[in-house]
Formats: sequence, C-alpha cells, structure tokens
Amino acid sequence: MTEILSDTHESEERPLRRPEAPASTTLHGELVAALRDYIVEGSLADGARVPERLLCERFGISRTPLREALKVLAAEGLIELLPNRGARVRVFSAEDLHELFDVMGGLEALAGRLACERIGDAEVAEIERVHHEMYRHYLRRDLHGYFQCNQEIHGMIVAAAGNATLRATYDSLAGRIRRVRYAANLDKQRDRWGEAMREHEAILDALRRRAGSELSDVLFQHLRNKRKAALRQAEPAEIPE
Amino acid sequence: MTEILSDTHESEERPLRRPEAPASTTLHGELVAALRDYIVEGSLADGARVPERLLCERFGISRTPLREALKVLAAEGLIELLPNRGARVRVFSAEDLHELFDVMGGLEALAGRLACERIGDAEVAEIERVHHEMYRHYLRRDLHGYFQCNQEIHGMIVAAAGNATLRATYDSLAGRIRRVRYAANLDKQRDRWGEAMREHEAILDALRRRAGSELSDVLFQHLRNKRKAALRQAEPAEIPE
DNA sequence: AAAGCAAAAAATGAATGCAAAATCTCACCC
DNA sequence: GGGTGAGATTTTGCATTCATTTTTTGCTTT
Repeated sequence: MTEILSDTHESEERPLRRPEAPASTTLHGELVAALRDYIVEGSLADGARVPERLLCERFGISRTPLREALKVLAAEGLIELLPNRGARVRVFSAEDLHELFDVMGGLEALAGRLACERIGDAEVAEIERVHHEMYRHYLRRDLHGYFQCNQEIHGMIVAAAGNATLRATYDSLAGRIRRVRYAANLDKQRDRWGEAMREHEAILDALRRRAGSELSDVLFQHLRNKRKAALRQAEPAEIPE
Repeated sequence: MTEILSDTHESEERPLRRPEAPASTTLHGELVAALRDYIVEGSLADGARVPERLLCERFGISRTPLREALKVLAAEGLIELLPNRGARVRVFSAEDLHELFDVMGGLEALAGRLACERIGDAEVAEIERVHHEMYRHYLRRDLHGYFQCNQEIHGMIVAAAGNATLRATYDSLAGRIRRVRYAANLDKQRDRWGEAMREHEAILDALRRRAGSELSDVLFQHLRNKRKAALRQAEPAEIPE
C-alpha cells in the first residue's frame, strides 16, 4: 500500500465535529454529498468505472463507507452497479433525458399548482423581482445571468409549493440532469430565448392570478419546449470539459 | 467453503459471456428488496428501531450488506438513520402523508397527460374493462375487489405513460404510503365511494377524448379527495395487524 | 429512598482481512 | 502471425475486527 499523507499528529483534534450541526455529522452522509458533487460535476467521464480504491484515497476513508455511499447514489440513479463488475457513471440516453424532462415538467406543474394555493403576495413579488432581473439579462443578451435567474425562479416556485417531499424528489431528479445541463443549455438555445421569455411571462401571469391548473399547464409546456431545445443539440454533441 | 468443481481440463465449456439472465447475483439487491418488503408489510412497528443483529440472523448475512441495504432504504425514505443511534422505521406524520398524497397526485396527473399522448385504443379499452369490473364491485359493495381494480387502473395509467423514470419515482413514493394504505382506506371510505366512482368516470371520459390537460386536473383532484378521505380517519387510528 | 454518577454492556461506524470473481498478461499452439 | 487459455494481478463482495458512542445497570451520596 502506498503511504497516504495523513496528518494525525494531534490526536486530540476534533475530527470534523461541528458543535452547531450535530445531525449532519454523519461521515457517511457528508461522503454521499461529496461523492454526488464529485460525480455530478463531471469529474468522472460518462460510463467510466468508479474507482473504489482511488476514491478511498481521494477522500481518505476506507472502502466500507464508500461502498455504502455508492449504493445510495445508485439508488438515486446517478451510477449503475453491475454485479461483480463495479460501479459505473450512469450514461443517460436520449430516451432517459426525454423521460427525465417530462417528469421534471410534471413536478414543476405540480409545484405551480400547489404554489397557487398558498403563495402570498410578497412571495409573488419576490419572484417578479427575479423575473425582471432575468428580463434585463435577456435584453443584455447575458445568457449566463439569464440562466441563473431562470433556475432561481423555477426553484422559487418549487419552494413556494411548501412541500418537502416534492422538493426532495425534484432535487433528486435535478441532480441527474445537472451533468447534462452544464453542457446542453448554454449554446444553441438563443433562438428559443424569446419564446422562453414569453412563456415566463405567462407563468408569472398565471401565478399572479393564482390560476393553479393553468399554471400547471404552462409550466409543463415550458419544460417540454425546454426539452426540445436541450435535446436537439445534446444528442450529437459530447460533453466538453 | 463448499467444494467447487474446477476440473475444466477437457470439457471446454463456454464461459457464458452474457446470457442476459444472471442479474440476480446481487445478494445485496435481493436483500434490499427483502428488507423493503419486511418493513413495508409492517413487520416492524412505527418508529421502532431496526435491529441490525436480529435482521442479520434473520437473513443469514453479516452486518456489512445489511447496513448497505439500510442506507438505500433510508435514501428511499422508508427508514431514518440517526447518527450513532441506529435506524428507525420512519414515522409519517399527517403532514408527511399530506405531502406524499400531493406528490402522488402530481405524478398521476403527469401520467394521465403523457398517457393521452401515446395511448392506443386497445389500451383504453383494457382500462375500460377494468373500470367496468370495478363498477361491478361497486354495485356489489365489494370494497376489496373495488380497491384492487382501483389500484390496477391507476397503475395502468402510469404504465400507459410509457415513462420508466416516472414509473420508478411513482413506485418509490407508493412504497411509503403502502404501510398506511393498508389500514387507512378500507373502512370509513364508504361515504366517499360514490364520489370516487363518479371521478373515475370523468377520468375515463377524459382519457377517451385524449384530453391530457383535463385528465391531469381530474386525476390531481381525485387524489386530493382520496387524501381527504384517507387522512380524515388515518390520523387517530392505529395500524391494526 | 430518590437522584446522580460511574462503569459495564451493547450497539454503531468504520477499517481490515479474506475468498471468489473478473480482468489482465503472456507464453503456447495452430 | 493470430487466436487461446492458464496463471497472475486486480477488484469486488462479504465477514470479521476494532474503536467510539450510546445505553443500561448498579452503586454512591444527600
């Protein structure tokens, strides 16, 4: 075994212990989060083997907690576990992404419906504020800023639904496409930009009127169009690093 | 260990590349399924500790794969993992169930919408068949038969959506309420029965017309009413075994 | 006698060890 | 020269072991 640089000189040091957050002090839990980020952010190639030993050294832990984390990530759908053949970064086919976008659309449609039932004027105003900020980015052709506001608005709608189960489900699925989203959305979508902006107007309009069912429809269609734009060019292209 | 026949001197057996069959070699995977059933079917009380050692003996395995399975089940939301305090069967509060029903409603709404896009007449006819069977159960006041048909119809709609990601998400969440559903739905819901039957008529009607958006609304409302009926009496009652 | 504290016992979390399977290497045979 | 197969190496899956942490139990003190 190669020597690992382990600075365990001061044996009485608190190991990652935070007096503020005793619930999240699960080494395993943090490991899952760390690994998830590691994979989502593309540190491993599509379909690549997940090297247990390497990651053990990378994170300074033994195989047991790592394998537990891999099981969880497999349950989340980020990796695949092949019997006796190790873990691989899951490759999302065009069909997978197709499905994923639809489910995200369904969840956002639900979020919009629920949000209309309980959202207050202040929250609507807050979303409007971000919407207008997004519009300014649109006018300036600042795609990055636009996209960030866009994400924020959708996140705010999900948050306004006030449903933690929905939030968790949404986040879990969002994690799967984040890998793709990095590369997919920032280039060729300029022609759809105006259309998306109009759709966002409709979203806000339905939200203002608390028209839940209508907002549900608009959001689902919005995601559909987003999917069309995203998958049109995600298919042939490879993810650049 | 047991003796293995390793006399491959002359019999040139093909190494059986990938006959597509032996995917069940995952002891761990089967363990997850077994444990999930074990918990879902109520073999452990609400909020009870999940006794590691006992289950190890129960399934004849060591703690390592069991703990991996527990991590997965925790990710699925069936149990809770408290740091240094073991696993507990997750207790679903009224609020949790409230949320869960809404998300299920959103997913069914999505399923209905997608189903309308791709379902064929034959499949609609098949759903109609089960619907009429359900109606016969309704006329006979056969609550059990009715409920089974009911479940089947909802399952068929999800299947007709043709979206594996949706199916997996739906099943995962359904697993959480199955524990509750066992006890919650079979008794006091008789007063809602007629209403539910009418809603199912509307569901089928919208499906026949392939009115996706409308079916989406009807399904969500249907789940909402189901929730109201289920939670009205699930709150005070305890789960009988 | 009840409350509090300390030590034992049990359980949890992680590391290591070990057998089986898969992968790789390379000499061998056609 | 190319395919083949036996052995070596790596990797995977699970069991066992070890160090903490929690919980229980019994004893002491007021």
